Amino acid sequence: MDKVELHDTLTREKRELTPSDGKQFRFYVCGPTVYGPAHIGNFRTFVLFDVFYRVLVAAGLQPRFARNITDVDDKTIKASQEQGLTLRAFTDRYTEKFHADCDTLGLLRPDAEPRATDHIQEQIDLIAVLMEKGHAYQGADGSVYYRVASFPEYGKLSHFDPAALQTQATNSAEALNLADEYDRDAVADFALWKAHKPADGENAWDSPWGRGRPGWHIECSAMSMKVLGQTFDLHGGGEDLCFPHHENEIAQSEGATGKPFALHWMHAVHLLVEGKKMSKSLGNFFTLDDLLEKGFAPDAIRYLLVSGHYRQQLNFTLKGVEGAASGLKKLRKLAAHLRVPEDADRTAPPPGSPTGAFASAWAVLRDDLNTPAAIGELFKTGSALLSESPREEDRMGLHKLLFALGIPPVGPENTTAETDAPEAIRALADRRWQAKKDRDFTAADALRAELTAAGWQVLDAKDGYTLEPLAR
RNA sequence: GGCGCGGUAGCCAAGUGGUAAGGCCGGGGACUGCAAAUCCUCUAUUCGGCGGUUCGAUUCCGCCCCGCGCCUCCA
Repeated sequence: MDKVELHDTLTREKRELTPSDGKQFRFYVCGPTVYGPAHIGNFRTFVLFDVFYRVLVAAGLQPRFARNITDVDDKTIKASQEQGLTLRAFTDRYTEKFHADCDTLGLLRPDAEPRATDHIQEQIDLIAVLMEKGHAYQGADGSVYYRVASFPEYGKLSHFDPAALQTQATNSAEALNLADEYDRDAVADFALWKAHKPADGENAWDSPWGRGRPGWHIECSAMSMKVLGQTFDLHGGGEDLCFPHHENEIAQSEGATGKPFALHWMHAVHLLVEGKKMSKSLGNFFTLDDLLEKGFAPDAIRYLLVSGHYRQQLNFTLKGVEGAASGLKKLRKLAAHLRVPEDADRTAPPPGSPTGAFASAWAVLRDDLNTPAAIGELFKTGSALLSESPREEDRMGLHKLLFALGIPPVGPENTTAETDAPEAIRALADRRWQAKKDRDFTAADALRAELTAAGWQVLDAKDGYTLEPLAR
């Protein structure tokens, strides 16, 4: 078992990861809310946790990985109604889309993928325990709320002072004005069970507190504990989830069980697109399909997402994806030279296998998941190996790294789309080929210029040529 | 205001108290009639600014400037 260290949001220290049950390393990642196709920012998070999972596998920590699907909330309900679909039919559609996108980006499937609406009873049971223990109460509106004041450790993850949170909230003019209308005892209290509203339509379930639906945070507490146990090794998600979502999960779970919930917390920092926070109005809001339509290869997109450290903002740019494709090509040459198996990105070499010249890359990857440093090491050691005859230990080492990063050692055979050139272009190209065969290079060059002007590039081979549309 | 992160070559991005990884782009060269591809090679006396600690700081401390995140349901 190789040592893996990771920064912990809770303690703000780097800590070694070990399975607390001595067998499997159990971890949970907050998955997508399936109300539409996920965007590239979502995928940064999911790709990073995929790499994390892979590193654990390759290190021999035998991970058990759970990632949920959130299929009930304001957005899913609203969008399903707008499309005239049941919540289930609607969320099924985008769950499938999410799976397809994950496959495209080479993500390994989690060991468990619980859905919120499949675990309503577990959530109700958990809320009932919180009611019994005095951590929850039913408000005047019929909704059930968590009493934050009942959990003294509230704020320990995000390092917020609960008192300050209260003060702050009540200090805002809006909160003051509305204070009397609150159904909660304190503004920091959050909903565990939401009483049915007309806007929810059919999307309601029976509970001891009347019809309604679960609050957002409770699903992750209920499902993670069901799938992984009351105490498990690590919980992760995007940085935005640290507060309040994860803080609330801790309050709910530890309030109910009296035991530690997740032992280690990991948060992935959001990316920037073209230097700005993604937003539809800025036109830098990309789904995976948007990028594929622009002609970018999925593995280049993945490579770029992995080329930044997970605790560092990453600036995702279109130019960057192009550059990523160039870098990938080099790595693949190295993989071919070392005869790494073609499925190296999908099949892990045995844990403990030799890493040879790639030991340093493997080491930095296990040191707080330093993917950019690992890629750097890959190139550094790799270029030296290119001129030597391949060694088995290096082959194993590169295999391990490519698996951990999820980089396929072989690219798609036809990276450039098979675009058929129009007849007129073909004719021009044929004339140029003839001119070239006649060694009339002046005419050949003139024809090449014409083709270039028309947006086509001629690539010569020994006994023929191919036409490619010029890049964007 | 509270908590936190960052400012390293044209771009992306590691890193260390001991004198700046790597990738992309670009330049030069080889090869090719040209182009593409490929190969070789070059590109930060310097790490936002100013002080301090130190034999020595990009790395530690202080202040300042700039950018960013979270502060109630956005990965």
